[in-house]
Amino acid sequence: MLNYSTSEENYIKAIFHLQQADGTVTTNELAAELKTKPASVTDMMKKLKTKKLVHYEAYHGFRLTNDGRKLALIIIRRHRLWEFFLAEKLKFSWEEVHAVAEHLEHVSSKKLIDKLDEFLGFPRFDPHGDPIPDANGKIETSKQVCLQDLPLNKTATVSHVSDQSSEMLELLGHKKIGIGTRLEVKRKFNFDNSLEIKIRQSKRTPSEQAPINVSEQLSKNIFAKYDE
Amino acid sequence: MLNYSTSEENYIKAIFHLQQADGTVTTNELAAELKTKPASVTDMMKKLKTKKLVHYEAYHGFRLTNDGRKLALIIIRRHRLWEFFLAEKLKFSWEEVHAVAEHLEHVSSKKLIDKLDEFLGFPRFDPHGDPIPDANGKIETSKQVCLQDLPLNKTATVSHVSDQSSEMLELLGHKKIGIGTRLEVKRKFNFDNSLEIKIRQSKRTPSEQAPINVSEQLSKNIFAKYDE
DNA sequence: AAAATATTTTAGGTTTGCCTAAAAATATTT
DNA sequence: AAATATTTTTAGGCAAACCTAAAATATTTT
Repeated sequence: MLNYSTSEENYIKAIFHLQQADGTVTTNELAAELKTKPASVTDMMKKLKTKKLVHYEAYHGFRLTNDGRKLALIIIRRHRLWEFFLAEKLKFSWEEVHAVAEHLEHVSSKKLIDKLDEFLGFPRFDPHGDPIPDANGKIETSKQVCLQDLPLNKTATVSHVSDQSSEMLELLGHKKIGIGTRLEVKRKFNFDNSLEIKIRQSKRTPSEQAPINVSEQLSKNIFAKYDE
Repeated sequence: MLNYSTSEENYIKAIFHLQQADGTVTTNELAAELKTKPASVTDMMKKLKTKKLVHYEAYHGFRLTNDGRKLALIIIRRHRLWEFFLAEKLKFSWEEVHAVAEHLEHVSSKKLIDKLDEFLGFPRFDPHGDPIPDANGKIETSKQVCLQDLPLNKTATVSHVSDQSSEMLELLGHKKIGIGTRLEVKRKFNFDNSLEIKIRQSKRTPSEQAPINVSEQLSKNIFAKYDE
């Protein structure tokens, strides 16, 4: 397998994430995501096209080829395994792991990553609740749904939080919501799209929980998966 | 603390190692060590001089400043801790750790390295027997001596092997010599400078060991420290 | 559908780190 | 100490990855 620069890898990863939502990705979107300028994106897209990692026609956006997708999954696998390592073994906090993993993910030894995976006991989710692709690039797909989209009275488990500002974490901490929290949406108020949710303690609950109110802004940043 | 490029870090590390032996380092030496061209070395020396990491006057070689030395020790610390991690936790073999650590050493989070150090139990030597600088840059100095220079009948512990070609490792394996082996030089033959050594089993030895012959070439690549 | 606006690409420039070839400085021989 | 050889530096270029400003294309509004 060929070797790619840190920059190329960052582009591939960003396109992967953006096209989850969009289908095809635009120059401006990608420039914003990578905090770079549109002209730089165009430069790189030409390069990635000659390397057959993206489909790209001038003025018509781009999406990953099969090879591009494979590469993205390799990088995401590295990133999430390092995040797991940092949190689990080195006791980094949830918020700290991402920045360090951004650097570690570009060390490209396959053997390193596979041995790390084994050392960690083949974890299936990173500390943010995102699934870790396996050595063949297979990734758990059970789709996450934003709290806004959960049907009423269906219990689900919080699996992802997009915004990770300290303000957000403060609020989540206060409401006692985190990755793995099981909850149900009880009511939805159309006036401001706020939700009333109930947290389901995993162990038997000593006292019944009071319902919690979640604003639209907050709910849009919390994702959950349906329980089986 | 400032941030340095991978290239700058590699130069600093190489100068550190070369000046252990030489005192001051020359352009050609460094170019050979880094597999680059003398002209590139001159370019970089100018840059490192403006960053106050090396003392450098055109045509007169260079050596690290205090800041350069500090930086070198940080990089060596990273490198050796990762080597220890790879060997001890991920079960990489002795020969494999170096190449991977060459990449990991450039991830520059101080917190990462200090937490890794703690996770590993503050190891004092890497898998090659080289000492690991502590978080303050202190490094064990108890000087290593090449087998040729060991006095007769003084037991010492093998602490370093310079050449790590597969041929060398094959020979060492055969003679059952490795890092940590305790031994004594019994005789020295002036004709070809070969040595007759005796290996001291650490546990009680079932049968007395036969003395082993070591050629001059081999002995020059094996370093040991006197036992206390 | 033409005009106005927004997006994307091109053209040309910068920095980093490398290169080759030629010039300058130093070291070694004779 | 002059001639020769070696080492080091300078000069000028190249590729990667970024940038700004201007031109080309697409989209939206009127």
